[in-house]
Amino acid sequence: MQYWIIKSEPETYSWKTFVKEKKTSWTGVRNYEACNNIAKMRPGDLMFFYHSGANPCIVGIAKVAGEAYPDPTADNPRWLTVDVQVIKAVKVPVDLALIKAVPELQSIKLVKQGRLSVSELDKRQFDLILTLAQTKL
DNA sequence: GCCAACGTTGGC
DNA sequence: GCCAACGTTGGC
Repeated sequence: MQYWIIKSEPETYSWKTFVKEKKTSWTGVRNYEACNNIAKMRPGDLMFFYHSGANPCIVGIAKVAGEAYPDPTADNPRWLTVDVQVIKAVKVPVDLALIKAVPELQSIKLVKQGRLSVSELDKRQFDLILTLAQTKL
């Protein structure tokens, strides 16, 4: 089991839209490192859904719903996409400021490499964020 | 709106 | 293959 953070600007694709659709294909990743992460995803992996922009915070939990496959919106088949499915919203959104304030989370890519759209967490970090979100799976 | 961080492009 | 210039992202 692996853990991830995927992010989106709410103006582009919001958590609200995701909840309405229940499942979506995470297309449009055009960054090598992010794409590598998608390639490593396995069905059942868990992830946080993060909103960038005016109010940057983690808003929900989702899971990987299948294997990665070539992104049909890309002109090169090396770019991958994966299907992700809503699990639930977090009880309390976790602000980026709060994440940055927690020593155990200061090393995560979300903080260190803000522009990476798909990043990895270990179980400890995932559980810690769940706690901050006052949410149980 | 500004700026830092990072990726990409293109000249050499 | 290096590096400067430029574009994009995203926090503040």
